Amino acid sequence: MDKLNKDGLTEAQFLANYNADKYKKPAVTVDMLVFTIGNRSSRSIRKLPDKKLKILMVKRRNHPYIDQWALPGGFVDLDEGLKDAAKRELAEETGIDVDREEIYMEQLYTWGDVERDPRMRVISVSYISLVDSERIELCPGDDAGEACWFELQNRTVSEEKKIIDGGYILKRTIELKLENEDQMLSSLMMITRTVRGSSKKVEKKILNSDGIAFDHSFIIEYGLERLKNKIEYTDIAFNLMPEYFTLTELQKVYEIILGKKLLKANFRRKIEEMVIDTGRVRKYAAHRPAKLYMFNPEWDKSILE
Amino acid sequence: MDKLNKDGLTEAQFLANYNADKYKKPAVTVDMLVFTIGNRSSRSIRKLPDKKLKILMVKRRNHPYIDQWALPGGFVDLDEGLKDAAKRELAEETGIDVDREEIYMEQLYTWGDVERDPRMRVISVSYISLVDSERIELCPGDDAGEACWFELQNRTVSEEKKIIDGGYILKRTIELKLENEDQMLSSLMMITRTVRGSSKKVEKKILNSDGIAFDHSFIIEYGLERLKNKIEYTDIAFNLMPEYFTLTELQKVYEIILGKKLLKANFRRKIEEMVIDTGRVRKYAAHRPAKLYMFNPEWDKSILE
DNA sequence: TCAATAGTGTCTATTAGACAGTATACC
DNA sequence: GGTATACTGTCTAATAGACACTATTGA
Repeated sequence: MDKLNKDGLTEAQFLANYNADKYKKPAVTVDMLVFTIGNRSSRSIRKLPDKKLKILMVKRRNHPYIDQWALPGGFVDLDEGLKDAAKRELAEETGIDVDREEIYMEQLYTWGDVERDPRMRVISVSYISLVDSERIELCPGDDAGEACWFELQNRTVSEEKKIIDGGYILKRTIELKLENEDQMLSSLMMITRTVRGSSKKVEKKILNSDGIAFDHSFIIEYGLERLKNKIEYTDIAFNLMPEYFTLTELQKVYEIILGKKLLKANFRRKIEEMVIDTGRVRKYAAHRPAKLYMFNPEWDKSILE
Repeated sequence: MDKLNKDGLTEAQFLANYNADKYKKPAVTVDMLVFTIGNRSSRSIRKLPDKKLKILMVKRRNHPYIDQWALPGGFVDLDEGLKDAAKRELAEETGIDVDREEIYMEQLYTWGDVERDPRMRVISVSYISLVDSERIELCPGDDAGEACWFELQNRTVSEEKKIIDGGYILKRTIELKLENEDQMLSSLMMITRTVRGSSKKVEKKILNSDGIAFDHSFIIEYGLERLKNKIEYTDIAFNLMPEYFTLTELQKVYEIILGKKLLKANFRRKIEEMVIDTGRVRKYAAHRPAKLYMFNPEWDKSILE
């Protein structure tokens, strides 16, 4: 175990002499996508409240993108793990404590385009979190000016498919809208997918960004896509729910994320094994009370992260 | 558009004065998992060649982990994208040119444990590539000593599930084996999954590593898992195939990655729409010739990366 | 009574799994 | 003919989608 390298050094000697600053390094940040399902004010006493998918954004107080809105996040310290950094930044900027609240968190993607930050080269590792907004109180710290929930919507504005030799080019324009009582942010993105034979290329471009800092609209869009995918075959949706919930409430959450209506009977069949009947009921208003369920921790599919 | 920050600076002034070296930065590397399906020497003239899943490793020529094997990869330059860095390092260390060969490449995960590199804090962005080994010639450059394919196998050695209050703890021990003509590397890992109510935690530990550098056995294991998942619902498997192939060859690839036998009739039904009959046949030996197919570029499911 | 939601039964279409059979090369 | 692989047909089970029906509350 005392091998020498080509300079005749043992490992201990090598490490003692190692100059960590030999090369210039990029900065590393973490960004957090925090999704929740929020209530919209109810239209009638008899109807159930209207629900919306929301995302947490923080107002930038300095250049670049001053006064625009960004995902909570910041620089990674040398002595903290990536996930820990994301938790710390979230706590600093919004007051949300991932560990105390036992909040779901998953790595999303790492963004490393050379020009994504005008200050310097910045590589950003993004994470997704899902929270039950009822349980979370926002109390933005000094670090960021404000932290706010924004109602989130994305839609395909246009799509064009051109057939080329041995494949095709697909151009899709996607509009992202973030909205709350007094703000409305938006972004237009174009995703170009080139398929020729077995080779594929995806290119993304921001055509227009109104109030959303950096390349964060890409990150949000990507996170939405991931959410849409994973809700179909995992139990992540339950992280958006309170401990006890009705099946109709759960179905609403699925519908909002998937962006389409589901049939009640089929939905119930599908999630049957993921929930446990608690025996209790919730009385909303002038209609039949709904049974309250909770997540079934026995339900499981994989050991994957 | 000439907003001032709290110090009274415009964006241009702020950027001109920005000190990118205010904080210490972690180093950022990329690591490449290059998978292929390789031939094993055939046992009999009449039988089809035996196929194996292989991964590309590079021998370390310096501390730390000198003389052990690592994934191809290295430090990211300030002026190159993450994917570009991965391509460059792969080319330098193994001679494989991702762009020229139109090789499939996908971001896997970003590893950022504080202690994962004894030299300094290193964050590593990992990528998966799938190649047809017939088309690839290895010619390792100066950067790394040797680049070699290793036959890859992973198996669950033991599994233990303990029921706890409101959930369970699952401990799984996984053995990873990398083998070629003159080397045999291995690693024992333990994955502990704690589920309590709706909160889940995963912890990974390397119990024993023989010849595999850094935390690369985690990365390999994670990549294998991803491969196994994605082969079921995407077309990635075709990246492991030559342009023309028989359905039996394709099925073998699926079987190797999934680690189980498939029924021929069902397999063919499943991949029917992903392939095109070329009209040509391949004559192997003393049995019925097989039709040659190619990938159908029309087949598609999503626009996701 | 009825508006509004909660909850169930069942038919059908699609997909996945199992298995048995036929076809075709060359030794 | 025999061996080894190529390819097909069909039965069955499981899953997903559609729709119609019944149940229960308080205004």
